[in-house]
Amino acid sequence: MKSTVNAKDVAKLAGVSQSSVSRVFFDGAKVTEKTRQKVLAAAEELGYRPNEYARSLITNSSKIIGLVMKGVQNPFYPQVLKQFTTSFKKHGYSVLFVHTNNDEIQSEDIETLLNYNVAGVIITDASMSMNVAEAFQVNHIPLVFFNRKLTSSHFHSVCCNNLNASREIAEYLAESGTGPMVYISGNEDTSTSREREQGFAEVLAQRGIAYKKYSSDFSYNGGYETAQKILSDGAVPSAVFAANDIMALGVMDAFRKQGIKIPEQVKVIGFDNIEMASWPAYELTTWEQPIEKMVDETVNYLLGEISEYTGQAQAVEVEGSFVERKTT
Amino acid sequence: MKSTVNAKDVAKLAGVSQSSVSRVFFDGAKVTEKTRQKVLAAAEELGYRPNEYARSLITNSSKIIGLVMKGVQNPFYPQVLKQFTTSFKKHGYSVLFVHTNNDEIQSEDIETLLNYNVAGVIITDASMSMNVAEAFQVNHIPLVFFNRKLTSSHFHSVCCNNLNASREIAEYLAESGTGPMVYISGNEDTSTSREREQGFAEVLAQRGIAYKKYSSDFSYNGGYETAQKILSDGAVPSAVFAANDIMALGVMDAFRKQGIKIPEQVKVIGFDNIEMASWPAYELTTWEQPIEKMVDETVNYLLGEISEYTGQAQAVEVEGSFVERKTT
DNA sequence: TTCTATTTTGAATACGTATGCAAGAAAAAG
DNA sequence: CTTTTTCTTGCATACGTATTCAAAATAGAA
Repeated sequence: MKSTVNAKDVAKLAGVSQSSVSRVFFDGAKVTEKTRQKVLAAAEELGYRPNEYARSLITNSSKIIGLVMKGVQNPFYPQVLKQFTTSFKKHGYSVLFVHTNNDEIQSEDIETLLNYNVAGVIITDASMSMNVAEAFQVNHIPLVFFNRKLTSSHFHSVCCNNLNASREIAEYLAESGTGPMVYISGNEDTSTSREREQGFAEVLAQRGIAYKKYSSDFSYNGGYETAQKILSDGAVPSAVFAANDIMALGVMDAFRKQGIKIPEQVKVIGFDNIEMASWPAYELTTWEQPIEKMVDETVNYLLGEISEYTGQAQAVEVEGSFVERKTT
Repeated sequence: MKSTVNAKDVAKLAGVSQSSVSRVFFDGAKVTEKTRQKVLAAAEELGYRPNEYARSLITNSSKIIGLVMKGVQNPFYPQVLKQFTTSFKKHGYSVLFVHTNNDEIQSEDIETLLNYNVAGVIITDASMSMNVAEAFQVNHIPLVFFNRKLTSSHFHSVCCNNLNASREIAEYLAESGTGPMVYISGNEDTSTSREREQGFAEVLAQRGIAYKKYSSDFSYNGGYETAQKILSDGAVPSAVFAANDIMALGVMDAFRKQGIKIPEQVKVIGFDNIEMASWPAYELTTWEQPIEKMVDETVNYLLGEISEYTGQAQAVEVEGSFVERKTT
């Protein structure tokens, strides 16, 4: 016995046609103020609410944004999720949350998004094969890679300016020491990981400073274990730049466990500026990703493409900022 | 130009009726193996996918679960979110994520859930006024409070057995010391906070041990500031029991900043067993909430009520377990 | 007031699917 | 082979809304 009060019921009570009821609840349709009042009164009395499914069926569009996410362990992403949902809510859109375990999005998940004919898709963290991404293009569903880029850049992406960021980080480190350094990458196939290394490497090469690269996985444990490996490999580096904060925290804990002083013996820098980076236990120097700006950029692009599909794609880069704390 | 291949197209290609196509894709309908193959082949060729909105419209039901969440800052909840989405995915349901800022859920958010005629609703963290909750009952939409209880228990809830847990914690602490202790509550109006205090207080009273209660807000900063207040109030307590882990971490950092040794001078215990509790920087003794069991319990209840609505509500309690680390 | 231009309304239809019903096909029984 | 029973299929309809088109109402001009 679901409450099944529909537009026709309201129409009858208000003494108008179903069409008029529809027009009252559809933004951008013309109705006299008088009928609007009558309809709203009747709707209120009956507790009427337009059926979203009937709407989507007839308009062949939806008010749902698909948000695909992998790394909920990394506090950066819940933050992103929160921003997106609140921002989209303001614009009348709801968020269908899709969690994927694998790096590459499952076709099963894509099916879901297509079944619901989502108005737009955001992919954070995870990656996606070309032909799958094309399925969205074919259906004119706008798609944004958030904090990731696909190698072939036929797709829209919104990232922090990783190159600039890692250059600045390298220059900052180079000023206070020239000993060999370490870069800890996340999963190697991610654009963020590559770009952050690239800028870092560039500057260090210019300055004639050596660095060694360790491969990890963007997780706390990954950082922790990598730090252990660094130590067992030989001398303590002058600085460690981890591709994200949560790895940096792992690195710090591992170093400290061995009695190594930060920043006296080794400087540590992360990336993201997650909340925990500011905790007294860590006070991590890092690079702040401007989540709000990135989210705004993404939302605006999606809303634009939703209202009029152009298919134009661009790699948007937002500037972040250096946050100096006590690990450097 | 959305790909608008529908059941009729498939039917034509397969040489059957639209009804047969529908039957093939509708679980529980009878079709000959021969026609099933014909239909599947045609569907594959055309890239057919049933329109979820048309389905929901005709069946007056949906495959969407509404998940309402407030505290994405607390790592416990992203974990919960992940478990729910993966579990529901297995059962063919998708998750509509709703983020609410206020403690009490906005009627605006409820509207969203009702508009999408969600199959079920899960409310974590946040609270909800009675008459709003009743809106779901009226519409026969099953509702679960996860890790929360409403005072009037006409509603289903799934929690960890907070009373037993806090009793055990109190007994554990009582065995190794009888000095005055501290309980740090989260937001006072939450059932979790109250229950955890209740069990704790009960046992300490039996043993004749005093404790003082501080009121906080389930956040890291809240824990940090409360610890500062504790210190400025006088002597260091023999133990601090924080109503969740993230506050406990804040407490630890604040104590350490003042040079207070944990556990030598003061023991600290949290609740939840979030990932960070096991990090070497903290090694927090805590109580593990069995997320998986709690999620399973919730999912099973919801699926049951979805297939056949009974409206029966119950306060389900799942047993957790003590996790001893190095802060006690 | 009368005629024209404009705006608002209602009737009818379409969206893509599930399902009751009757007819047809197949299987089982005789 | 005929009759009865069971299964499968197709036809037609309904779900609740947006939208086209013509009719009606209103506003504006003369």
